[in-house]
Amino acid sequence: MSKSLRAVRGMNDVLMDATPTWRHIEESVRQILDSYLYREIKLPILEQTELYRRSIGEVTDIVEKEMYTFEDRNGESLTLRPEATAGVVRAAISNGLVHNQRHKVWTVGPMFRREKPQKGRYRQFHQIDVEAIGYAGPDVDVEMILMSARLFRALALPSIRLELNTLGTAEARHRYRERLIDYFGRYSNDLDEEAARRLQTNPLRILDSKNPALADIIAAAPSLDDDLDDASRAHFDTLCDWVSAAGIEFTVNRRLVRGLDYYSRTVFEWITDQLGAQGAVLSGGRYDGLYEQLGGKAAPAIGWAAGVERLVGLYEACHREKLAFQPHLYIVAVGQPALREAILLAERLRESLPGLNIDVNYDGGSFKSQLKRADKSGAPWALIIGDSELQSGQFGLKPLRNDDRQQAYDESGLRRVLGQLLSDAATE
RNA sequence: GUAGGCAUAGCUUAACGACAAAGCUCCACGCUGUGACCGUGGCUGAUACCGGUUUGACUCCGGUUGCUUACCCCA
Repeated sequence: MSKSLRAVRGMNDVLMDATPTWRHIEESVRQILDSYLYREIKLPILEQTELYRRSIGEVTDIVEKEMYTFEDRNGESLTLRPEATAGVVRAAISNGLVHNQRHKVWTVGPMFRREKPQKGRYRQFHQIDVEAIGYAGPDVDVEMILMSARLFRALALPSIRLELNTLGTAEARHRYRERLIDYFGRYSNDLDEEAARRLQTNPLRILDSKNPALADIIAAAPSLDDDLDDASRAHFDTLCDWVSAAGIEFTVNRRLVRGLDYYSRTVFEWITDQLGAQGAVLSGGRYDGLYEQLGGKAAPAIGWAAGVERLVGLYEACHREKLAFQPHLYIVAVGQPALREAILLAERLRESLPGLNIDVNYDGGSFKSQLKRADKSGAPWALIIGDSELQSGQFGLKPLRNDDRQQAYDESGLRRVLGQLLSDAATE
């Protein structure tokens, strides 16, 4: 095996066995987002580095040490997108979508962060990203949460829970930040290295620390509640009330902060314990100040992102049966003239029955070995073409899931039976 | 960046310091025409790499690389 040819660390090949699950998830997402009238957009995976520095925040882990940044041939600094929201905001500003307009959009694709790979965390990973631009909420906040709950229901993923919090306005957060610096500063001798560094840069992040030695100090830390403005409080109360009314269970987690600096007011996170240490499957929040911060017209907005690899992992953890891509019909052709007819017949069937997936055996071999392959293909039916079928024009259709022998149909009979099969499969 | 575990055939795993094995997959055959189960046969490896100890190393020791899990952070 060649040593020089291998995939880049943390960047995975998603092979044939896995793609049916990916497709199922993507199709479920598409269907649900359609039902809420969110429109798909497609954005570049490269942006100017400046965009991420200004949106995510200079002192976040992402910007400090995780971005794939390089110089273009003309000297411009470019970065592979580490998340989607900044790109959506940039696109909305670039295309004038925030001038007396509101938009609900979504996009999906690869993101890149140079972290140490582990279960559920890769250097190239995929996110589904949904954004409501120009909506002040809290009604749309509720909608965001309900649609994500709907997604988990559609995919039958029960082992997941919702946490909510509010971060208040930027001003409230600023006041709170000052109080935290004051509070944690009094314990500066007890803080670990990480916390001490964050004390100056991003004290809210200290609340995220899992160091048991700090647990008591963190537990007694001041709460954002005291700095919360009335409008944010009302916003959050309505949100909680409406989400409850919709029958969605959640817990309020005052420590839920999110790792990107642009969030304000609503933040939420769907968490599972099925994926090792990487529990966050889908999370999001409101970012009312970001448009202005990036030089656009001020616009309230909220969004969420889901990790596709994590959804896939959770799906596999929750479902015993593996999804597979199988043909509806497998054609067994004995002999060269039969193969010719098989190819032509398959074309006619695909033409008249869109959605019918037909596998034709091109490998030759004895009748028996072909039938074996037909069985292994997973197809419910085998179509048998040999000399006698060519002469009679009657094709042999054999069920593969029981011992029944083949039945003879002419081509129109075949179309009828296969059409029935297709509609049965669709209602399953 | 820090720490642990792992590395043998396409896959999963055996082999006390002395023959490199098995199962699965794949292919063929079992009277060119009724499959799955079954039977018989076949294909497949510098035991990750480099060095050391030893009469002898897949096995012990050192290093390298890779993978993986966890800390951290996050989707």
